Amino acid sequence: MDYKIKSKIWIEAKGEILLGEGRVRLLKAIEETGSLSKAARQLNMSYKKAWGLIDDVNSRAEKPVVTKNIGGKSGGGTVLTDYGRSLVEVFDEINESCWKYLDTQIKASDLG
Amino acid sequence: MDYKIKSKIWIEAKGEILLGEGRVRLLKAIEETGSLSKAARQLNMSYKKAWGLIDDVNSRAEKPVVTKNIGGKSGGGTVLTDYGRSLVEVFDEINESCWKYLDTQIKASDLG
DNA sequence: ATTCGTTATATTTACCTAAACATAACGGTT
DNA sequence: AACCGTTATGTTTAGGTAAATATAACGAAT
Repeated sequence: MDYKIKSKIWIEAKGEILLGEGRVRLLKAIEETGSLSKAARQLNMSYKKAWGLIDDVNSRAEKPVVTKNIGGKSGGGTVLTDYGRSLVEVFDEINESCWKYLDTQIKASDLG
Repeated sequence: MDYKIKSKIWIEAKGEILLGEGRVRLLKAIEETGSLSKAARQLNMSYKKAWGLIDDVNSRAEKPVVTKNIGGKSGGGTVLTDYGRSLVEVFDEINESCWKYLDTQIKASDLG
């Protein structure tokens, strides 16, 4: 049999999405580039969309996930907080462990 | 903390989706009603959409998931095969166990 | 042959969301 | 004061997907 089991996970706060795959990718790009606009370009995403996502994440999380700076020599920038980094890390860990878990489950089933 | 972790799982065959939440709901409604059109109505779904989903599932699965009858006294009907029922059962079991697993994972993390 | 509720399929319409475009505000540097 | 790349936000356009509509085919029963 070559059935495969797939999954998507996300974290909710107050019933609204806080963090999913796409937002995590964006946060990682921000960490890499130090800029929201650069991160958006890197992911082929419009700045407006990226901004909306990050604004959402930041306002929904219990503590700030990124800190932003407007203006200045380099125009400004956006960087992850320690808390933001820990969120990304936890998400990745749980996500990967979920995949592995599901693999064992389908192998143990009739379909495996 | 009241972060909650959510998930969706699906089964793929040859890289294409075979079975997800919506298709499973539809299969259950078919089992209950004995008819694709009745199942669609019950789920507030257009017949066309329901037909497309089931056609997809049936053609992608290794063995038939439903059997259809056109015409006849009652106009015909659609019923699940034993294989179809086992698919639904496995999906539900793995899905529920996945939720439980994720709960333990987030509780064990920094966010729990 | 007619009827009836079903499966099967094409076509057109409506909608909603994402993309594109435009513009303002910011503030260190020069 | 002018500049620059960034953050911030509104408005318009486009595209893709779901919904609505329409119609044909089927076959047992009457």
